Amino acid sequence: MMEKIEEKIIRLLRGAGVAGEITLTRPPNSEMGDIAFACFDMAKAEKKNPADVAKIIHDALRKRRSSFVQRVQFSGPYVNFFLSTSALAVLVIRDIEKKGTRYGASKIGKGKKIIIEYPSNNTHKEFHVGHLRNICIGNVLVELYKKTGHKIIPVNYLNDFGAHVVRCLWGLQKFHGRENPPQNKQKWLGDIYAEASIYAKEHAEEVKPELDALQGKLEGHDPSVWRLFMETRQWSIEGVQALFRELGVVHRAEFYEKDVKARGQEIVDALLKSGIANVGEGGAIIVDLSAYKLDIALLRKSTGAGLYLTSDLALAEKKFKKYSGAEESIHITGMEQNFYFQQLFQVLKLFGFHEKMTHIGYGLINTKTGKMSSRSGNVILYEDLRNEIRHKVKKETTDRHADWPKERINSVVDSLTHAILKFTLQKHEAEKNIIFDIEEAVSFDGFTAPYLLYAIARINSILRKSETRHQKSEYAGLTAPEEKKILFFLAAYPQIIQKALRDYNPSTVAKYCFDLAQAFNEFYNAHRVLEAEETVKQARLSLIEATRTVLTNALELLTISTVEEM
RNA sequence: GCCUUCAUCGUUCAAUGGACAGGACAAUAGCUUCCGGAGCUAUUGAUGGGGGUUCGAUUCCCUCUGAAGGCACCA
Repeated sequence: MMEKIEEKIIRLLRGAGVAGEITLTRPPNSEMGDIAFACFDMAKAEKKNPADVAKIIHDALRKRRSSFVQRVQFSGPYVNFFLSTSALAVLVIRDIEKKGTRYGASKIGKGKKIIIEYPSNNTHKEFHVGHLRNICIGNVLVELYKKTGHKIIPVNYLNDFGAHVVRCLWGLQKFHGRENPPQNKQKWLGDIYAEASIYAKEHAEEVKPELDALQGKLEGHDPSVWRLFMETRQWSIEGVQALFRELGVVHRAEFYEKDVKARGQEIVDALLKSGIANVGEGGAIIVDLSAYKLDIALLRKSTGAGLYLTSDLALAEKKFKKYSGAEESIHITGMEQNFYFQQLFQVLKLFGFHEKMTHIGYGLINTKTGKMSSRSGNVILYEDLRNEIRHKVKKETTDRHADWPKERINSVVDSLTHAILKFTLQKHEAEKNIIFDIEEAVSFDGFTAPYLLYAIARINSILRKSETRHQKSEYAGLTAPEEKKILFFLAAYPQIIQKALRDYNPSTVAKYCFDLAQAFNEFYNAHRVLEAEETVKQARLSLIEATRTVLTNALELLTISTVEEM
C-alpha cells in the first residue's frame, strides 16, 4: 500500500515500542481491519508468544491517539488497524489529483539502461497468436520500465536468414513459381512455409539435399536466389511492420540475422581456436556443455552453414556495443526455447561475455483442437483471430448504438477489439500455457477487457452529468466500506507496478485492473453519486475521478486504450 | 533414458512461508419508478498421492503419478 499510509502506522508502532524492521500486510477481509502487523518476528526476537506480543502492542497503542487510525484490535498474533475512510481519502485522492498520469511512476530505474528484444519474429513465416502473446508481454515490460524511470530500448531481431527461409523459398520455387502473389504477401509466404515444412518432413530423404544446396547458395549470396530472397524478405517485413503499428509496438532498432551471421562464424572460429569449441560427429562444430548440465550446443552444421546460435553470439556482442552501458538484455520467446537460451548464455560466458542476459519464455497457446505450431500449419493466424473478434464486437456495438455514425462505431470497435485481444493474453502468467477459447475471449462477462472499459464508461457518464465542476479536497463524506475498498486499491497501484516489473509479469497489472473495476462496480451498485447529499456527492465525484485516472493509467501499462462511451 | 516447467472448485485463473485458499465462467435463486443491466447480490464447489523442513506449507525439499516442452546439424 501507499508509503504515506505505512509511515503513519509505523510511527504508531514505534511509539508502542516495536523495534526492527516493520512489515505491514492487509488482513484477509475488511471486518478484521484495514492494515495488519504480524508479530512473529518480534516474538521470535524476544522469545515470547506472538499472541502475547500482539496484546502488549495493542495495549500500548491504546494510549496513543490518531485521527488517522480509528481503532486498533488484536487477533491472535496480529495487531489490526482500522483507518478513517475520509483521512485515508485525503492521502490517496490528493496524491492522485496532484500527480495525474504520473501517479505510480517512480525513479527507481534512473540511470539504468535496459535492452529488450521482441518479438523476434521470422520473415517468411506466419504471424500467429503466439507472436501476439510475445508482443503483449514485451509491450507491458516496456511500459513498466518507462514508468519506473529506466531507459528502455526496445529492439527487434528478425531472423531473415535461417533454414526457415530456405524452406519457404524452396517451396515457393518448387510449387508456386508461376503464381502471382496475392494482396497479403506476408500471409502468402507464411502459407507456403507451412506447406513446404510439412512436405519436407514427409519426404525428408528426397528434399534434404535440395534444401542444403539452397542454403549454401543463399549464404553465398548466389544470384539465382538472392533477388527472390530480398524481394520476399521485404514483403514479410512490410507486412509485419503494419501489424506492429496496429499493436503499438515501437522499436528503436532492428537487427537482421543476415547482417550478423558472418561475424557469428568468426566467433565460432575463435571458439574453435581457443579450444572452447571442437569438432563433433560428422564434422559439425560443437561446445560440450555437459559440465553445466546443458548437453552439447551445436554452433555450426557439418555443411559449414550457421545456425541460430551462430548468429545469436554475434547479436549479443553487437547489441551491447551499440548500446554501451546497458545493464541487461531481455529476450522474449516461446518457452520451448528455454533450453536453447541457457546454452546460448553459457557459450557467451565461456567466450568471455559477462553481460546480464535474461530470457523470458512464455507458454504455448493451444486451441481446443491442439497445439498451434507454425510447422504443422495448424495455427491461429493473428489477423484471422482479430477479424473474428472484430466482427462480433461490431455486431454488439451496432445493436447498442443504432444512432451512432459509422466512424464512431468503427473507432469504438477497433479499441474494443484490440483491448480484448491484448487483455485475454495478458491476464495469464507468462509461463502458463493458454487454452485460447474464442467464445470466451469474445464474451463480455467477467474478467475481460469490456468489463474494465465499461466501468470507465460508467464513470465518464456520471462525470458528464455532474455538470458543475466539483470541488476537490473535501472527503468527509466518504465513510462506506465500498469506498474504503476502492481507496485501498488506488493506494496499492504504485506497488503493483514494482511487483509486476520485479516478476516480469504483466498479469499482475491485468489482475489489478480487474480488482479495481470490480471494486468500483460494487460501489456503483450500492451507492448513488449524483443524488447524494452535497458534501457526499462532492467526495464521491472525487473518488470516481481518481478511480478513472488510475484505471486508465493501469490500462495504459497494458497498452490498452479506453473509450469514452461504448 | 536425461533435463526444464507445470499440477488448486465442473472449467479457467489468483494467493513475498502466515488469519477462514480468493476471483471469473458455468449452474441455481434473486435485484431495474435506479448516475448505462456489458452490472450487482446470494448459494453450491478445489490445493493429484505419500513423506520431510517449520510455531505455521498451495508456496521450500524428497518421492510417486500425470501433463507440456526440450535434449547434434530445426527455430
